[in-house]
Amino acid sequence: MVISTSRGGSAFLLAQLGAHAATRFGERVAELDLTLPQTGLLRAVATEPGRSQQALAGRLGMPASRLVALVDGLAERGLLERRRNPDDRRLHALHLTATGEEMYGRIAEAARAHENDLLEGLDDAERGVLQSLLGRIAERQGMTPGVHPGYKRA
Amino acid sequence: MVISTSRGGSAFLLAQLGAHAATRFGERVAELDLTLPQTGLLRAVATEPGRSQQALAGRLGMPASRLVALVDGLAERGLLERRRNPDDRRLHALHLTATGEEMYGRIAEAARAHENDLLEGLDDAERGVLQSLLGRIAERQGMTPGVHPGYKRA
DNA sequence: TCAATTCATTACAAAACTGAACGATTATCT
DNA sequence: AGATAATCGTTCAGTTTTGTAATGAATTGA
Repeated sequence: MVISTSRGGSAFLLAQLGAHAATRFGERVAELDLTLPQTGLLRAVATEPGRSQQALAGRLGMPASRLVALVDGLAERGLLERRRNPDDRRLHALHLTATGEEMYGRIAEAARAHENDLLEGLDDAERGVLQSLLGRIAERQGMTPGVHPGYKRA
Repeated sequence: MVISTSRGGSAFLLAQLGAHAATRFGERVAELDLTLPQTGLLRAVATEPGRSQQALAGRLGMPASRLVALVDGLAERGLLERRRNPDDRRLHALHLTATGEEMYGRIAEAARAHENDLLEGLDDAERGVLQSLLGRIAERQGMTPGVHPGYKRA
């Protein structure tokens, strides 16, 4: 019945591998002087520019007070900027700067290298099967695409 | 080339699903009044009884000072106990009590239910394929079987 | 027998997170 | 129009974690 008791079930394996993958990716972006939450924010702003901080906080699942510190750090480094909205001067629309776009390109490259390193040992067909299975689970579990809950912590 | 850009690559999906699985399992053991680190410790003691606290701390990847508080809480509830070793009275060998064994049985049951809930939508053949693929990745990445790094945090 | 090492525990300082409060701006209601 | 309520970003204080170093008991080795 049980295929591999020594390594645990698929659920445990999934959690274990997920934590491992997140840690490894964190090491890669650390070479760009970025933390995991910072990377998640940059990704969110890159895919949906112009959103307010409150909207992003809700989407990333973190309190707005925490997002302020994140934005501060990235804005000081010139990676993203707050733009006042003339229509509603309460909110700050977030956009990537040119430097931020360039940095996002490096992040994407790191993600590709990370993925290739993680899936080493699987051929193309197997990678396709894995992607399909994981995608179906994610959809069934109702997960928000592109948002990593663990990126809430440093 | 890219199969599913909306949900990210397999590595991201893996990290995302892993965090989700860990959170969900945490909710399940919370009904047993257990935190995730406590559950990880109980599992470690159940699979390798009689180890010293220092050995377990190294295995679980947490400082020994942190393990003391964990053991204190579980010992007060009568789930595990410290036994002095006559040969070396410095170290405390950890063992599950009868109550602890019973609790571990409930944890195992929760794990089965959790796994079944997570893999809902996949038939037996697909589950086997997933288990095989994840197991190969875990082995290739040199992961320690049965140890979840994320259980370090509550 | 004395010094050095190991184990468990405690104490302490540093960091992170949360929730509430605050000014500024806008929306709603009469 | 005017007054009140709600929203946005920000700040602040309080609480909770977390890792490092110091302590005491016990063992090992010279």
